[in-house]
Amino acid sequence: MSSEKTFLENYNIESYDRPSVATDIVVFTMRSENTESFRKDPVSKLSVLLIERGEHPFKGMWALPGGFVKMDETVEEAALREVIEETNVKPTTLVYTGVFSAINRDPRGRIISNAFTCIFSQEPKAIAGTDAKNTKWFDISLQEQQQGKYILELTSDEMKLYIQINETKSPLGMNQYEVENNDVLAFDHAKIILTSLKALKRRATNFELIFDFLPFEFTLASLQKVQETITGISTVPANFRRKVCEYVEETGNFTQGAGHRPAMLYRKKVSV
Amino acid sequence: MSSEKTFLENYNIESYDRPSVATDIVVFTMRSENTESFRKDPVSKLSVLLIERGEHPFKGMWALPGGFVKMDETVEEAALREVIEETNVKPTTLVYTGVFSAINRDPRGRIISNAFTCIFSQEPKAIAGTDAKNTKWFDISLQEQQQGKYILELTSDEMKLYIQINETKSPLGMNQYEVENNDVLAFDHAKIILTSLKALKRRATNFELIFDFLPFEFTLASLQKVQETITGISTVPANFRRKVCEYVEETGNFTQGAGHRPAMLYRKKVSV
DNA sequence: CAAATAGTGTCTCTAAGACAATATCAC
DNA sequence: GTGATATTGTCTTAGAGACACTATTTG
Repeated sequence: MSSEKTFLENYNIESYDRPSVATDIVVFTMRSENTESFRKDPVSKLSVLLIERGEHPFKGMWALPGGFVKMDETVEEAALREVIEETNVKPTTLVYTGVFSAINRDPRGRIISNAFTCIFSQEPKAIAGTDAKNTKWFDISLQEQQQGKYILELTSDEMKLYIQINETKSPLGMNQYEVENNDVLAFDHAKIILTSLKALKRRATNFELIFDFLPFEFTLASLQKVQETITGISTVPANFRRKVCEYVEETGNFTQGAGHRPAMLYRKKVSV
Repeated sequence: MSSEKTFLENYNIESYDRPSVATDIVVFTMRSENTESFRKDPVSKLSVLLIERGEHPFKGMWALPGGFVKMDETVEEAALREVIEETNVKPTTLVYTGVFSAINRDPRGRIISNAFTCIFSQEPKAIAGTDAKNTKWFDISLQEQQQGKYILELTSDEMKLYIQINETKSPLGMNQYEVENNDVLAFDHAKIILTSLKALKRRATNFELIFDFLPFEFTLASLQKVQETITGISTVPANFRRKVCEYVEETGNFTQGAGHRPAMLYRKKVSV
């Protein structure tokens, strides 16, 4: 009967064939466009950060930021490191999205990806890490044509990508996605983006994550706009205020110089 | 400029140091105890399947079923395979739970676990795969003493395990768990069970996953009992019926021989 | 009949949606 | 003043909780 110590001394994990572990990150922010009138509030859009791949595989195609998990970091740490490498800015929020492990998802070999979603409270100037790479923000919109038939639309200043994705349920009840035109984004990144966006919409409806798109102090109108932009459902300001008041508290500060009545600035309540 | 084909021919994924990938599965079922009176409906409890480890590390301690992900299977397939190996029964449902990748979570080396939750509609006779292993169902209960302070209680016919777990939020908003007494369950399995159970409670409240604990046809009373047992919140039957009717449809069949008025059998509606 | 669960009706209270009305600032 | 957003009030309706009452079966 050997001891645990002896067992571990003789255990060689290298002797087993095993997959590699990577992480991919869906980075969201709100981008606003100034409007014609100085009085009008800017229109904002939900945007996602993509990278034009400078290396094989999928060289020249658009992909999510990401990379391999190193031996001395958790997958969360790897995700955070990759985001900071790409944007040079530390994000507000990092939430877990899911695991993607289809056998042939990566032509380099067996690579399992744990995906994260990351939110920036203000658009960071995305900077390409290596010179061959190009990074760009794409406005994102999702339509469900019929039950389980999704159209993902990614729009930058230079191009517009359409991706059609079908959702089915496995016999054991798990959601499965199939990308109709999988030559638009690299790897299975369309599936990852859809998974992330669906989770974001669900949580935004529930007053989660919407605060992370805004600075520490914000107006209720801007918070409402974030929720409406993400969920695609608009409400009357009076009703939004009634519902949101349990999640926020007044700061006593006000906005200035907006060309209309100043608005109270609020912050997120620490404990709901 | 090399082609993608050439790149892939020269790419050797083996040449990088990398973690191993495992999966652990939280297997739930409802176990019912017969009551004194023939008329009374049985009392049911939420139970989780644990395995007494027959090998190092953590030999002799209780752990979740699980194992390494093989090169030719997805993590979902690995989880399903492990569950079937342990129980000899195919489960009703498999849902994803999360990734656990702390550097030192496994003394054998760097092992990342993707955890799943699995539901059986009726208690399978859990059978130990290898002779040295012992498997057992534990009734599970969770109490939140204060904000973020949890007591997990696992009760079998022979023993009772108490585990105290504290929940904190990381600066980027992710939940982190710390197990106060981590000598009760192997690895970080207490964290995995807590994560799984919290997700189950949340989803059961929302009329998700509760159907998977029952046979294809079921009474509304049994469905209500499942929801109440999981969430710990009881409701009046009349109100439960009003809410649940959008998720179920009548079969036209009835229960028999229960010592009281027969109940209509329902099934889950395919599209909600 | 007694014990137990099945199922229906309805009262109250709260929350959500719609919308009107007033407030305040920059030009 | 005009144009814009901020903020409050209130009417109506839908849903949740509580509870009473009736229905049906088996020993």
